[in-house]
Amino acid sequence: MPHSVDSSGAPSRTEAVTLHDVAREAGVAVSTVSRALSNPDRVSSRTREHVQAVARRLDYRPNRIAQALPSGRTRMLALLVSDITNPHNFGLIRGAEAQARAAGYTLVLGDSQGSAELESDHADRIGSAVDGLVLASSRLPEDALRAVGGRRPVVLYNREADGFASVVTDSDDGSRQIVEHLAALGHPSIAYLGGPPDAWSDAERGQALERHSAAAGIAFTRLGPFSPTVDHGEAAADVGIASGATALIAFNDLLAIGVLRRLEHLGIAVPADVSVVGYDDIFGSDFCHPPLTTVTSPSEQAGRALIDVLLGSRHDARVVLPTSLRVRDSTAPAPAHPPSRSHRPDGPAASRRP
Amino acid sequence: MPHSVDSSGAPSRTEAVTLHDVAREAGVAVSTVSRALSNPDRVSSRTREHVQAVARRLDYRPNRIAQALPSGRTRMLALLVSDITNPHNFGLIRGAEAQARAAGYTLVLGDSQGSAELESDHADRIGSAVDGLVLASSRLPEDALRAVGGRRPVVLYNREADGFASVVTDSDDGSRQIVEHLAALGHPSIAYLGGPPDAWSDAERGQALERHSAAAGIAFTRLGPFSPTVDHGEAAADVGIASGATALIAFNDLLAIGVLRRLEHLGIAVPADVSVVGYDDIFGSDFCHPPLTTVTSPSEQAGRALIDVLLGSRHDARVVLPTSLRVRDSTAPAPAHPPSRSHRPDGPAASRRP
DNA sequence: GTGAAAGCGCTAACAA
DNA sequence: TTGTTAGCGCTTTCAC
Repeated sequence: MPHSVDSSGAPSRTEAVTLHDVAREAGVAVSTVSRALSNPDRVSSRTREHVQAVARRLDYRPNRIAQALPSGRTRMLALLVSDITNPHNFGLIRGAEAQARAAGYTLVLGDSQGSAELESDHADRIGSAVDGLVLASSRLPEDALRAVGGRRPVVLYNREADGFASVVTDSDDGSRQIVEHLAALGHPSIAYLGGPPDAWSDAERGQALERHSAAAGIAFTRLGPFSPTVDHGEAAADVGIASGATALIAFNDLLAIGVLRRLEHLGIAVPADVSVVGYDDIFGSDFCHPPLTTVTSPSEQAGRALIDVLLGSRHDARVVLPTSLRVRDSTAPAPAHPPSRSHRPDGPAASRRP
Repeated sequence: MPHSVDSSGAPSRTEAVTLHDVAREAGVAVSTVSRALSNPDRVSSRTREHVQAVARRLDYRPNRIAQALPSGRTRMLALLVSDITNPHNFGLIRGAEAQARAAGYTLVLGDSQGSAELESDHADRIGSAVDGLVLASSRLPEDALRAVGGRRPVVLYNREADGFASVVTDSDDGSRQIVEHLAALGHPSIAYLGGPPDAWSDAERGQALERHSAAAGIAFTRLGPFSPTVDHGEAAADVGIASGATALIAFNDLLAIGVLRRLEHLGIAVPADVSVVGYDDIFGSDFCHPPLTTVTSPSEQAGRALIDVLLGSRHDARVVLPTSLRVRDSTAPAPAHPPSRSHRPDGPAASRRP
């Protein structure tokens, strides 16, 4: 049973100490207190120390809201991710957070759950409370993007749009590495299991894959779209296998892990019967079964770059970060015969957990 | 090459439209505009529609900062997690976000990266910009907790403190289920691989495990502390094996997955040689190798409950959510002989990927 | 170097 | 129903 000091049961909510309180207590004007606290070298050292001592004694904390009104700056930055449950964002968040903190800013996060509507809503609501925002993997149509960009500085991650600064990972090169890897393994055909149609990187990845496949003389099929979650990997796997391709490339690792799970369930061996590749190298890609061959990108570095660009007001910046293929156990030489599903479309061809 | 409408290359940052602009344009007083927009039934329908039309035409967006100053309310809520890279928080975030949105609030997230100092800093900075905050798995000492609680409404998740509302998952019952499961499998001894000493749930879990072990006549050892990350699971595994226990219970799944990885590397079979159990049932626990036996908790429901309590000002609320053991493949009957490391302490006893 | 005073954009009495 | 006005807590000229 909680016990507490007042009848409410909660720590007593005390009235906030304001600049006026400090001023009165210190016997100076509020403007002097303001200066002593924010522009210490514009007051005499005697006054400065006295005021600071009083402020400390009273446990004064500036009201960020009130500070922000006249100055127009909150020293808060927002990072809106399209899906907080995608581990790919971990590095991004950590990198952005570190860089923001280093510059004296507080980073707040928002999750738009894969919905453009939620994203726009969030940007609207949080936008007027921060000094700038980074939109990661934004699904916003260009006009909506322009609407939020018209109010605050904005930087895009893995998305490009006219007039917007952006930081992107090199999808084209990552895709090239996938195709060359598969070509070297003798794969005659690949299928791309596409992601959300409104995701910029889906188009990028699909097009790059198609282009490099053509160059390598590999048959290319684009399937989907599929929601980029583990659960939707099941449907993606089925469609991929039905396509007869010997290698399946998923829009991202979440989808790829779901594909792996479904294939295991169907008794289709990876990589013996079919190879599987993803993008992002997320948490889990190294310990799923089999460990996934995937395209790694420096997401923490991306997070830092995003904040740099945002604070540097380099509104025309376009940073491209290198990617590299991490080969694990989900890719191998092409099978002699393309894989096919068992004749019982909905039942397992092997026990779920062998 | 980005092309844009003005020389800056960015979407032109337009001066924000204020209430005054709308008022002037509509030929009414600012207070009328304010009412027409926020208290629509306190103006005549003619005025309301006229004002709203003008506001829409001018693309007016209220300045949340300015709104917040007189009213003292920002309609924003903060959720501070101790580690955004722990997938256990996914459900929590989604649940809290949904409930906050339903109540007309915007949820902002903060990550304190396992550091009490960062947490306190974040709470301080963001605290004055939100109407309340939930501290998830807070590592803050009680006095620091009381300091932030003295300013804003606060609700705790998986942490309890005098005078604070809290939502916790039933560690005691989850721990009981683990011990009974292991007892049924004939395990004579278990080792708890402890988490951060400043984590409330570490103490809870450890104590519950010890109590239930005693009741079941099982030898109990507490080891650690270990940082709750996959990487630190390696050290934890070594210490766990050295203890001679036949079952290893990790503070959480992150640590457990790291333990699994290390044991595979050492050539110690799970669950044949040793059983492993975690807490949280995170993303990855179902597809790691072997799939992990772990304690599931309703984190999405927890997220919703936290917001309910926060907005309901039920400052004395103490919600306990049920947990249940999800048995997968990392637990089995106790081995005839306790496991031991290979005689080459630092080398693999088997190939890394058999 | 310090103080007085005018806002920042909005809300909420209070008047009319 | 609508307008006038006084702040919310702070920053920032502008005098002194």
